[in-house]
Amino acid sequence: MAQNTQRRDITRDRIVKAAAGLLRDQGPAAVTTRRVAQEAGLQPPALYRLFQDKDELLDAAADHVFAEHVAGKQTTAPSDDPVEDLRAGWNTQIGFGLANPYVYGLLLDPARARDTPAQAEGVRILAERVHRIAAAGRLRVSEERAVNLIRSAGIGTVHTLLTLPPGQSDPHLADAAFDAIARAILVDRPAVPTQDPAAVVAAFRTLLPELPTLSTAEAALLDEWLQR
Amino acid sequence: MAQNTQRRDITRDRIVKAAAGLLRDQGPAAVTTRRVAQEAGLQPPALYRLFQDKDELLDAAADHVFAEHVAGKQTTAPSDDPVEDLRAGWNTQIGFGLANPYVYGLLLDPARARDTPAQAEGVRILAERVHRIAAAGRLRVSEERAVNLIRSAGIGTVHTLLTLPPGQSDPHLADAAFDAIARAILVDRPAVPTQDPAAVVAAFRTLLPELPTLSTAEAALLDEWLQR
DNA sequence: ATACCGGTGATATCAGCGATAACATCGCCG
DNA sequence: CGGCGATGTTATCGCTGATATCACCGGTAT
Repeated sequence: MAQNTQRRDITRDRIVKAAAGLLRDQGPAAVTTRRVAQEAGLQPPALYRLFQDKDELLDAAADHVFAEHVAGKQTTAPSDDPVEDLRAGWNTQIGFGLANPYVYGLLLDPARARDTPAQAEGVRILAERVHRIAAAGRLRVSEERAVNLIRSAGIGTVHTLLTLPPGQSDPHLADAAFDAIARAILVDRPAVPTQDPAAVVAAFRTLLPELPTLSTAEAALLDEWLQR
Repeated sequence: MAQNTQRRDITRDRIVKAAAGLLRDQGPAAVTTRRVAQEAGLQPPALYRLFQDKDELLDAAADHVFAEHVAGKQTTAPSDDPVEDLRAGWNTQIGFGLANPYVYGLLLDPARARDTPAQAEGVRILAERVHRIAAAGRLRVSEERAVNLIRSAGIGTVHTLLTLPPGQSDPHLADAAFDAIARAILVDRPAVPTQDPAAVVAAFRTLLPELPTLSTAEAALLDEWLQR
């Protein structure tokens, strides 16, 4: 009996890995019952002994890819600065999304809103990090809202970076988004210096076209400089 | 010839409306070539005379639904407070996402990242609103970054609200997200006065030597310009 | 007026998909 | 050893998107 479940789990794992490989490399459309079965070395109907339907298989595959990523996050020990830990987690999360667009696309689909184990684990890790910040007395909003804001911002940022990367993508958008969220959920102490040079530059750049003393060519060149 | 194109557009519109209705009410899975053709009163292969493939039809359907929403946004005249206009646009956008989860799910898919006309128009409206804020001297970051941040936050917020609405959803999450973004992209007050461009130029010029992104030669040239 | 012809639509059909039923086989447990 | 549930295979279904081929209709040129 114990050997039965073991065998069952082994073939199930083989199937999931085959499906995960197809999903990661070629997208969800490539994950067909026939191809997965071929890569796993059995006939298509056998999949239905282990999974209710193809959606369950696809969820398991996406969860498998995501789980490997989540496992890597746990290893990094918490530092003495909980906010820096949060930022580190943010960056790895953004990196995962950009590196695995297909998997992220699956997790993005609202119709496919199952909370798989790895996803729940990821949320748990995030909640724990937020809790440590709250324990340090540096949280301005409820932990629940902070978690929701961070998740929303992360998903939206990854989506934006994945969507418009022909070249006009903002390489520091992820940092800017994190700073925005941090400013919103943290108490002001270590925030940004109030005298923000960026604000002055932005204001200057806005009124640039209206300056009478500059030719349009000069203004255009200047605008290009300031875009940096 | 003109009548030909007219006729073509009429049947195309009929097909798109049928597909949009199915998409809005029953989701993308219900949008099959056979059902759309039946509702539009023709045979499935006829669709391929007007659309390259089913993806193009689905895009047109989603765009049709989204276009109706965008059309409603344009009618509202701009008020005297550009930030309030931005907030109003934010709220309608969130509302659309929550009211049309299927369409939003399609627009969410990174693999389906075509920028349809209605979507481009929506971005244009947002960019215009951001520009008015910038013109009022209340923007702290570049207009491009502000637009990207707002779009990211909106998408992420809608996704979060759509994903975890069993009852633990935060009804004020959308407001909190907007406040976070507003705090991040707006100056605390209309700090830099619009009335006095000279003051802005002066402030900018003072700050010029410390800008890291400009070479000393560029800064010198710029300084010379600004001396006028 | 008539013959033509590009564009619109219908018919028939294809390959691939997810899924199920019915049959074969393997391996444990009594 | 005999039985029986679990595992896997074969055959097949209905549905999907898509294409080739033919019929027709209306404007154009002769």
